[in-house]
Amino acid sequence: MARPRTFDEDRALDAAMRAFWANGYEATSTQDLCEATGLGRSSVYNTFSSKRELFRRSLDRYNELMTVPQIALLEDRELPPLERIRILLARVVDGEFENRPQGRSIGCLTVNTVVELAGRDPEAAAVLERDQEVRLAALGAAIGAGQRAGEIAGRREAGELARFVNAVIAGMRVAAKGGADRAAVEAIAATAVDALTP
Amino acid sequence: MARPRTFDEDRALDAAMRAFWANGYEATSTQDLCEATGLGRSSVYNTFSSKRELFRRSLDRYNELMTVPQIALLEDRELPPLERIRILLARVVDGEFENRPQGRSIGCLTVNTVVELAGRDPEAAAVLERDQEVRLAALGAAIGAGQRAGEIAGRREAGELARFVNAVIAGMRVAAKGGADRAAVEAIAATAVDALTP
DNA sequence: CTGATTTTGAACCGATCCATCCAAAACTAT
DNA sequence: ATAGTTTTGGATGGATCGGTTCAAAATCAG
Repeated sequence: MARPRTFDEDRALDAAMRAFWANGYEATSTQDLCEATGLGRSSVYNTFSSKRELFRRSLDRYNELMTVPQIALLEDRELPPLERIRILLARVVDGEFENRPQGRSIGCLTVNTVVELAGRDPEAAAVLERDQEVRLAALGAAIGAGQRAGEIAGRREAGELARFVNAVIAGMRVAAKGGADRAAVEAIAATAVDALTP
Repeated sequence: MARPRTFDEDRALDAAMRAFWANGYEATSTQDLCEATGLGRSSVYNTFSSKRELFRRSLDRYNELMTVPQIALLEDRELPPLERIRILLARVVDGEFENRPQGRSIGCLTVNTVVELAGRDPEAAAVLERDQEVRLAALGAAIGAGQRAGEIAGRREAGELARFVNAVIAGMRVAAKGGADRAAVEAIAATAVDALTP
């Protein structure tokens, strides 16, 4: 066979993802990616083809790391549905207030990318839309279950409330990135939970 | 005296603002700015000093165009406070669903900039934070008035509810940019209003 | 009409952008 | 040990980046 790689592709992908996450697509240069991953240019291009492709894989990787556990939580039948959503929101808060390299949240790669690229990169938009549908479906299912259990207000359709919760999560992330402190973001989450209770 | 300009500085600024608004700071090149404004490079730099400075002025201009009318609405004592907020949210929806150059919303320059730059440009972050404080104050005042009138739920402080409404607005904008249709965004707004009613 | 002053367009600047190329190094299967 | 294959680092590519310079054009006061 041939010379084996001296690096781990998954670790490199994680490092690249973190770089895109912190600085966005445009502001992350290929040089930045080399430094973040510790690879040379040749290795980066040999492994990931292009900056765009590496970003696409970073998005997928992020979804795998973030959306999958969120879905698992939302489908956890051992918890009352409203409690699942409360925990989901608490995790979002935690996420925004840990790992703050420059004293500020780096937000959420999905939200960041919707804002930066959805309007002019149809491929990225499609990936994001698919991920969002999955999340909305899980949210809607949990909310529907909560409604049937009488634990969540029934005056609006589950799908609408799912959209609402999803939007509040995005709003919390924007607020945190804008400098809001932890108590302020927690209050947003708590108010959203209020809105779901009958 | 000397040769007068053949262009209107305010119109040029508006055009530049729109370019930044649609594509973000990094993705808007000085060449793009020349084409958007119709000016030559010399005129742009002679008038606005640098891309950064032009962006700063674009941010100010945007706040002037958007925040000022919103504040005026929130302080309109001829309307019941909750109605002011309902109208505010309706205007946000309208804003997201008109002027869609590529069939998608270009969002809100403030939200876009928080996401793109707040983490690594302290000057931009300061401008955004100041604008947000003004908006939160006006929102909080309207909500407080609504609470005293018994028209808005009093189980949370006005300031917290203001943060909540502000976050929902950001979430609506992200949702619209992510491809949500008008009914979906309106449902988010309606649910937020529900959360405010006693 | 002249002189002073500013705008304007085009050429130009070094730096950086993303990406490619190539030869040397490294490793494995034979 | 050798042949075959892949990785790797460094040099290099054209394009574009934000920004400057400069002379020609344009205007107004005198």
